[in-house]
Amino acid sequence: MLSKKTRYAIKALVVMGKNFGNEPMQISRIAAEEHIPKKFLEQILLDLRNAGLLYSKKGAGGGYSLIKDPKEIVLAQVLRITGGPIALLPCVSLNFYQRCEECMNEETCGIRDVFMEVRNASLKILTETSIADVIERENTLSDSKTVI
Amino acid sequence: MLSKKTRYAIKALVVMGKNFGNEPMQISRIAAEEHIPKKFLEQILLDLRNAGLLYSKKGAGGGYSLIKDPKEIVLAQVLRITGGPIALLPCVSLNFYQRCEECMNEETCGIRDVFMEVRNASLKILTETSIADVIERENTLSDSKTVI
DNA sequence: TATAAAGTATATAGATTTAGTAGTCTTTAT
DNA sequence: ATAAAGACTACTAAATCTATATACTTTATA
Repeated sequence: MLSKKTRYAIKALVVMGKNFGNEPMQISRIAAEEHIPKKFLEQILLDLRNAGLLYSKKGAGGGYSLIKDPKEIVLAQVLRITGGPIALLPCVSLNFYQRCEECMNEETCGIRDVFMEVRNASLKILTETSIADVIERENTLSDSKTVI
Repeated sequence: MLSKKTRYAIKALVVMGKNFGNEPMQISRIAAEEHIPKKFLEQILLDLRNAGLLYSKKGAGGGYSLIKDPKEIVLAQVLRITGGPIALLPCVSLNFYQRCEECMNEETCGIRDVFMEVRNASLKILTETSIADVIERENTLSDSKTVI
């Protein structure tokens, strides 16, 4: 399961994605709109900023905005920044690899082999889906709900 | 990430799968072979037994064995029994569904839509892969390592 | 039939992680 | 000068996970 941190991060990026091109958004506004604890969101946005995803402006009239086009920000990257694991086993993770202590031979481990496949399948979707795609899906879903 | 509980469960089932058709195996033997804390494994095997995957025999000469053919036991089922989540979001889980508190409209949520896709991809592999398949993969990997 | 081997069941402790809060500092517009 | 806003660090509370402990039941067999 993704942590709340990761979920909040994606939510915030989607909101800022919708706002792309306009004035920066204040943390408090995002927090209120998305029902995210403000202080928690503060930390998360800081991480996203330090990872190069966000531009921030201090002082009165300041706030956050995307530094890149929403099309360029891919979910896999967000998960990695916020520490949300993509792989289901540490021995299969590309960015957070760790050997399984109990495992005798990693190279011939059948379990590992299966979960590498699972990781590849998930990763494919997550690297192909951008914040812009998420917004587009939202629009498509809303439209299909509103029957004309 | 899968919990150790889930990992140990799969490992134990694979060992018992290799032993399928023979005498039941003692917990202590499985624990020793797979480097799993015995008392912890005890609880796990009990869960697998109560879920109908294992046959157990008490008393001297007792132990555990698979109640079904290893081909019939699929990884998705094991994850579910041991509480290992397949979905990355609770609102997308088939067996452990929970509404996302911060979410305003689940039906039009683009994030949810993406992670449903991820779940479907993972689930497909995990319902198509049995304990027997894991064992077979192990053999294939071992063979390809041993160059003749 | 006593004993040891083995599973059953529940409780609990310890460690780790997650989620959230608090407080102080820095920058900037007005 | 002041207020608005982000930056940074520290801390706490709760939840979860991993593991251990203890007591009980069943069964083979000497």
